[in-house]
Amino acid sequence: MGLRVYNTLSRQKEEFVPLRGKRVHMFVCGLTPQDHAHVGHAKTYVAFDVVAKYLRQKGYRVFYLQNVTDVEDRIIEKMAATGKAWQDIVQPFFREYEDAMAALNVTAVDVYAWATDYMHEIVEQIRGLIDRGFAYVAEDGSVYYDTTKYKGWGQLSGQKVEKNLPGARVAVEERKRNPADFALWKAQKPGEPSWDSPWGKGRPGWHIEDTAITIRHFGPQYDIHGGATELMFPHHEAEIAQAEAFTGVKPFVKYWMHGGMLMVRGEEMHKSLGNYWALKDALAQFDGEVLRFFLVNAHYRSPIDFTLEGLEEAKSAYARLADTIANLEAELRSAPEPGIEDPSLRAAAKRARETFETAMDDDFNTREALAGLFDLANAVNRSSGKVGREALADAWATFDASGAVLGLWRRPKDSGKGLAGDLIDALVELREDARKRKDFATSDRIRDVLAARGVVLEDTKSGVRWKAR
RNA sequence: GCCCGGGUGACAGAGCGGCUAAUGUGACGGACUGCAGAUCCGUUUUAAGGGGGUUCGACUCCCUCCCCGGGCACCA
Repeated sequence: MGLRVYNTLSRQKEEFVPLRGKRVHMFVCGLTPQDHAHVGHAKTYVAFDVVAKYLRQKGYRVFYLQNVTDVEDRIIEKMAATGKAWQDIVQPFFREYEDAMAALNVTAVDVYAWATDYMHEIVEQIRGLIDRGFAYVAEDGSVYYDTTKYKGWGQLSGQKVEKNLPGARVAVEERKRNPADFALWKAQKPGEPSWDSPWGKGRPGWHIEDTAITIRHFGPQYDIHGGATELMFPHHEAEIAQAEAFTGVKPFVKYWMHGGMLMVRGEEMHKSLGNYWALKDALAQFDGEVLRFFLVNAHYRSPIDFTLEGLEEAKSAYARLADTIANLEAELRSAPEPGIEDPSLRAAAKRARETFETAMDDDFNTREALAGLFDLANAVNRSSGKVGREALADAWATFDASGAVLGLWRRPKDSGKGLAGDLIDALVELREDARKRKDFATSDRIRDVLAARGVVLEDTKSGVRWKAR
């Protein structure tokens, strides 16, 4: 059984067959660094990070490209409000985003493509669309795509132009011939950043940068386009219209993948609703691995409700796996070389590997994959102290391989080395002495003192174990 | 109005036309422990929004109604 991917274009799971053998070209709609990155961004980028990592583990050579929108209405609004240059607004937010992605172990992106580095391609595409009769120039020098000229409009989202309510959320611009038309080029208004074009000074519309970027890197066709569902219409629809009209090659993208929205207490997250979670604030409260686990513990197409209770639950669940693996590593170091073979642990590891692959092959079902790993954790804990090295190593390798894809339990645990580790060890020794004397007042006090500093002691049959945090 | 998703235990959330309907969290009880934690065992747990239909058999497929969420033209 091979990999199957849910394709929004066909509304069903399809066998994954890339256009060029083992080579996979993958593009995901990226950030507009006009404000602090939020937890919704984390959901999308973690999801596609897992997709890229799983494809690579399966032997595909993935080129993962993401755009960065550095010219856009909201950036221009901030320029007016703060008097800053657009670069000075965009750069700090992007650096903050990079830090957050590092904390979340989002590492699969090969190239971040900045829109303003693609002005030549953008202008050429717009020129081509005008030449082919798909776009028109308005009096003020703006250029619009004429959606009535493109017969595939609505194929991705199932929308029918006639039945939509134009202006339901955003006012329709008066220069358009049809309400459905969208801007390819926006004529400069006073004070706005601008670039030269055959139609006068201006800047690109929202949708054109993505096709400019992907056509330069990938050519007229590529394998996977990802993004959150909210971008399906009109943004992705517009990309298809632009690219297929410009290149004449169909389909522009073979597999369209859309991730579910992140909700906050059952509602869409919005600054105006007062439920906005900046990623840096979430990461100040929760470890990056816990947040990543929280996101990966749901299917990427499902919406997730972001709540403190949900995060706390994820923290407990993640600790179960992370602790099991840490204990497994400790046991592996002390386990007898020949050891006792345990067929049941071997079988459990094999089952977890099979479940992992079957689940991930089924449209990247990380939730199901994790269920298999919880089963393995249970088997590991049950066999604790009774199994030899080989079976333990087998279980460990299973966690290691799946963790590489999910991006979890990758962080090296505190090695216990260094001054702090030595001091903790010394305190643990003192406590053991006190316990031997049955001086539990002292031993409990040492435990409390360490606990107050985030060091948890656990008495086990094989001695005292401690862990930070 | 139109286009998409979704409704499963106390909560979160999977799979499957038939098997004890996963997994996690919580709560409670037991084992272990000086106590605690971690872990294990057990209980909560004979959980599928309403109504029709197809089928030998429906949580799963179809229709319909209700409810929730997203999109409808510059939102990851």
